[in-house]
Amino acid sequence: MQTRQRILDAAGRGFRKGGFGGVGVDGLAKEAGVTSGAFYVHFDSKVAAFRESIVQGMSDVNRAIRQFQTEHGGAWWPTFVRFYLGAKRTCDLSESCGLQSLTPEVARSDATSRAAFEAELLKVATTIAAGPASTDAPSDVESAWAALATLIGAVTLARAVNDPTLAEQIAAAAERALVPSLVIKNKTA
Amino acid sequence: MQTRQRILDAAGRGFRKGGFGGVGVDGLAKEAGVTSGAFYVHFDSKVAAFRESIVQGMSDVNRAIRQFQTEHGGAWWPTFVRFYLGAKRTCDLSESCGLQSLTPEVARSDATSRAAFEAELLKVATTIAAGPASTDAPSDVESAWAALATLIGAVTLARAVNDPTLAEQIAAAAERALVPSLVIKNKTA
DNA sequence: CCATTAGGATAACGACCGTTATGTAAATAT
DNA sequence: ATATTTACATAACGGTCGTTATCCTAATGG
Repeated sequence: MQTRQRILDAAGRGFRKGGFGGVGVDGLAKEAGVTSGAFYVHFDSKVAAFRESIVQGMSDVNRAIRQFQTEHGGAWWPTFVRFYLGAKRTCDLSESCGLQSLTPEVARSDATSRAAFEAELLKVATTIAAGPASTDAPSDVESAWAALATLIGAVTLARAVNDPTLAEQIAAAAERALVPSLVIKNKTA
Repeated sequence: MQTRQRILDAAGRGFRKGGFGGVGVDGLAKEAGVTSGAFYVHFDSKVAAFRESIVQGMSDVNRAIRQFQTEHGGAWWPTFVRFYLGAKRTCDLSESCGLQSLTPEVARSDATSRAAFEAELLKVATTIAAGPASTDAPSDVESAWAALATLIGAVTLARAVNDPTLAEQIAAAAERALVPSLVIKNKTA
């Protein structure tokens, strides 16, 4: 029963790194330490595994955000933004945030996958909006959408450029836009 | 000599719609009305065509922005944002903005492709920052990065959800974040 | 008028694609 | 103890992958 989870984890990493078309069933199975025969014991097709990877990746995002909210309380938003635009931006693409690296693949996918993605995405936006009061944190779903867009757009841009310095400038610009209080602090200091 | 351009156009559409791994050389050639033999007359490899598609797509973005700046002057930014989050968000993925649909593929690609992308991306940010004064328009490269991130992130999210109403909510949230004057106007009205 | 070249079609290469069928060994159920 | 099911591996299916080699045709240059 843990074989299925190993395959799902391998699928999450593979789809993040190569996109849906950039990795095959054999490759995913090999990454999980099994063969393609075992893959089809647990998943009906490649797209079925892709859909499950989406749900898994998005619920991971949801869980991570909730953890920031409970661990950092009133400072959860600046802390989360800094983490997302820092460590989570520079880590290996296969371990990157599913909301950032899988969403473009969902846009290319079928309606069923998009529906599964949409349900999980709504939870993320709700979690952000319903989080504890925090400096500059989005307090409604509307502003959560804008903040999410800036977050994943910035990481995508930063990951696509070659110069690490430029990547950090992009991340810093997004951070100042998402946590304007930081800018004021720096100005008055 | 126009065959090469037809292949390049087909490559731009194919990579936008399917990603780098989602379309083959034969598919691109067929879309251009030729065979794979003709493809390799004009391009050394599939990745070479991908790199040229990136440059082409990004310079198209640059040209479009400059056109908005000269045609709409002091209103270029709200007009551009509305267009980008409206018509350019709902059009077919194969005709979508390269900055939105190709950037994630660049993040998965090699250093050479990222370098080519980076050079064109810098031009776009510079063009935005150096544009004519316009309501809420980014006036420096720093704020241009944040605005670009919000734009492409919002379109990516909106394209990945199934419900058109939700997609429009995401786009509207991004528009209000990028053109805050619109919100004030609606509030006072 | 002939030689050279360029653009493109056709066909083939081994490799991999997603998927299915079959084999098999262990676990479970009867 | 035997029958059934489960979880894999193995192998094969037709098809497509990116790329190269070969051939043909049309234009160009002498």
